[in-house]
Amino acid sequence: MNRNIRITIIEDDETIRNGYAYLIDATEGYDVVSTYVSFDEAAKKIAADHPDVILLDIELPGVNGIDAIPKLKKLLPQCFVLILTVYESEKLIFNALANGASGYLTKNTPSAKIVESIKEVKEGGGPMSINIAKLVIKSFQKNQESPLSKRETQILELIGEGKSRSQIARDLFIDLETVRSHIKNIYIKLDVNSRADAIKMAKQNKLI
Amino acid sequence: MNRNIRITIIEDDETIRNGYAYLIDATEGYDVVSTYVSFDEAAKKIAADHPDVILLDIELPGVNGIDAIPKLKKLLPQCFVLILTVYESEKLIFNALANGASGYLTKNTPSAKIVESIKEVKEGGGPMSINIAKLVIKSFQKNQESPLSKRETQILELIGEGKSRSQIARDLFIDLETVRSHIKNIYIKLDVNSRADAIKMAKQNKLI
DNA sequence: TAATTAATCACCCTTTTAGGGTGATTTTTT
DNA sequence: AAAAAATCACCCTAAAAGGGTGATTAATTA
Repeated sequence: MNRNIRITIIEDDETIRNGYAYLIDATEGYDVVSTYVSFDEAAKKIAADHPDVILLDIELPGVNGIDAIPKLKKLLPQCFVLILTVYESEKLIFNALANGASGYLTKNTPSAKIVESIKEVKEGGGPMSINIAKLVIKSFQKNQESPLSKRETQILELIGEGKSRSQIARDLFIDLETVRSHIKNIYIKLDVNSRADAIKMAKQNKLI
Repeated sequence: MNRNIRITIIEDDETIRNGYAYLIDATEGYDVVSTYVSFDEAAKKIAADHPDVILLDIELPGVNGIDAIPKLKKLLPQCFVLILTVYESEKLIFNALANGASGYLTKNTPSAKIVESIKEVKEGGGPMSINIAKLVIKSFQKNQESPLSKRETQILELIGEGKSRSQIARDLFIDLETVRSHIKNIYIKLDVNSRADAIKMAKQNKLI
């Protein structure tokens, strides 16, 4: 039989912390095994709590939530970290995920949804608030009205992979001079004059 | 007052197509305005349907769903495309999103959830099945046990941006020779001997 | 504390690459 | 028919890349 899901909450606001703790602990199948007000507090004892899921706030005193993630994952490699915050900035989201967070919920999420997300993350899912999902999806979407032609985009992608002109020529079965010609046109269209600037421009405008 | 959400379904399997059409159309606030068996079929008439949301299958006869997305967006720039498919391959998901899809659901999604997702996408959300969300989140996560040091990772990132040794040296306020030294160590650790191979390795192993 | 790793810099060397200029030809697409 | 895209050619110079073989000084970890 499945044992209860063990949860630790790291959140500095007492009201929110106790509110979530009460709500989640009251739910069948969920145990809130510990709560902490900061990462520094948590670091000392959390390993002994062996939680399955950590609910982590971002705006914490001392070490912030984002930086806490890799440290927590080091202490508890099997544990899932679920971010629960008011922030919806793209940078924070991507940094949190890059650092090993398994999900990202905003605090306006209904508590039933939070409880559900804890289970999802435990079962290997990746819960996100819909507004977060929107940002994530947007980050994948390329600019549909690129000034570059197909071939130019293709070549710019290869430049983004660090390939030289001659490598690109070999990859595309075209002449080195043709590649040069395309790159020149790319530079004119993007108004740049180096690979680095072209890549920067391309990423800014989501051309690649 | 809000008018009903207009939906078009493009799906080649008759049973599935009619099933979804019936289910969604029966829901208060949702109108299925048209259904098509392929993009080629749809292309002729879909503009006149002016749907708000298109439910799109990937495995279609003729033009596949992925390639159909940009064409549909061109015909109906304001319209949202929601992918509904059995495929869960990373490549397909990312290509679909890159091509302009606003959400990605797998066909095992309960119909109530599909109906809800249509509304979400209409309201600017980004619905995803939880298994899809997991893949998407995983794609953001970096390898926590990189063989590279912090500085090496930092330099590899700049190489990934197409920067030259001297540019990197300027960016980091260190000597050109120090950059060289780091790059040499990166090459040794990754067992490569060119920028392109280093970037490839780094991306494969999610080091950057 | 001793040993290892990380980060810094130096100078040897050759080949490749990048970027600018200025063309042309042939497909495609509009 | 005109415009855009894709192809190739040859001029040029400076910069960059990659390999080798060192050393010194922090940090960090065993």
